[in-house]
Amino acid sequence: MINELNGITPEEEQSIHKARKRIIEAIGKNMDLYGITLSTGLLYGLMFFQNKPMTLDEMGEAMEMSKTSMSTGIRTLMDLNMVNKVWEKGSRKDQYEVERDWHQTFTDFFAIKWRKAVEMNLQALKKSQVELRALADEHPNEETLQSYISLDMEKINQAIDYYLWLDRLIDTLESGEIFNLVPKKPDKGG
Amino acid sequence: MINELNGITPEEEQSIHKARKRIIEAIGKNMDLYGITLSTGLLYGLMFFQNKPMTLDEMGEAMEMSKTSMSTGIRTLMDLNMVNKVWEKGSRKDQYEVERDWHQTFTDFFAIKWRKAVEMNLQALKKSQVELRALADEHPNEETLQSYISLDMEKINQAIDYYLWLDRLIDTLESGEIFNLVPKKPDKGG
DNA sequence: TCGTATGTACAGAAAAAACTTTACGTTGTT
DNA sequence: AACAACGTAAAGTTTTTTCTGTACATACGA
Repeated sequence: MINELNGITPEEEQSIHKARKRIIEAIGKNMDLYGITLSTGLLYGLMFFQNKPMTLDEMGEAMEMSKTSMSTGIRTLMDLNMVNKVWEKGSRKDQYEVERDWHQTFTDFFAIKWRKAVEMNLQALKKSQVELRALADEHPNEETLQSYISLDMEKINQAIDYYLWLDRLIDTLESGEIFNLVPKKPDKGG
Repeated sequence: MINELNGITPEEEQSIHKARKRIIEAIGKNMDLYGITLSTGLLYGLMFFQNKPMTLDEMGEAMEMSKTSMSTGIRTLMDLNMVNKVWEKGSRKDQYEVERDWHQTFTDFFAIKWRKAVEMNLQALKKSQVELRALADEHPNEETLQSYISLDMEKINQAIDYYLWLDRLIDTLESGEIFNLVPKKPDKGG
């Protein structure tokens, strides 16, 4: 573990370290909700408590892992806008720091991952919808076929409605409108 | 693949199968957002197009997988309220069907998984917060220690604020209040 | 009460993912 | 222009996860 805690007693350092570790492990573990592996989650936790940007070498040393792993971990985190690359003058090494605005991180996650899923699913649903509609039109008098298709179509329509709603929810998150609906600071009083 | 499509031509059956398959694969793949494996996602997709509850044996045959795998997959889906067990009279076998209300499925996911993460993280944050506060109180005159602690405390406080917000957002989802804020049916007109 | 069907725990096999080492292309410095 | 440092691609290893087969506990029916 890289140690930037100087000028305090070992016991004090140990106490701080312990307090941090508890948080790092909790956060790291729960980042699987973001599709992030435990190791990368712990890396994120490490960076969270860092007071200045880190290089890949520093991360590797602190995590006791290879620089390559740090590189891939950082890329994962960057793809989710959870860490940012910082341009430090005079250093050839890339420097990274965590995005401190977690509300933003949360909404970005939806804007990135969930949006993509919604789009993919909507596309598949609509394409199949068109195909089934065409199939139904080709055989208007085949009762059995018509009933099968209409069962599937109803399911597809329900799914599309849901994804359109989800798309609007993601709009609300991405635009920040959500913070008008659910304020960052709780409403006072009753 | 279990075939409940009778009374239509093989070509028609093939067309329906193709339309379904596209959707099943899209949905199955994107269910990793729910922490669900591709296989289990495909199982879910299969059940989605089923018009009656399925038994584990039927699933195994349709998926060409062992019944044991179906059992574990179904349990995962049940834990997320994505499928329900149905009590069919006269059959000794358990029967399952997908939850058709996907809005509910979505909000349940947050109420189950995200809520748990929020609680775990808040607990860790608060416990460390207390510890650090105590440490600071023990050594009021150690300037270096105080500055270290106050840096950590600020990060912790920000994190707590975020999780409290997220907790309220999850409240909004779990209670269904979200559907007043972001209606299921889009607002008409401009 | 016994027998049989059913779901799942458990152990092992197969597949997938994570991690490391090595090698290489790129970039910035001398 | 040559060199050195850096980040990452690629290949191989280790670890983890998923999947299967077997065994077992439970519950229902005869």
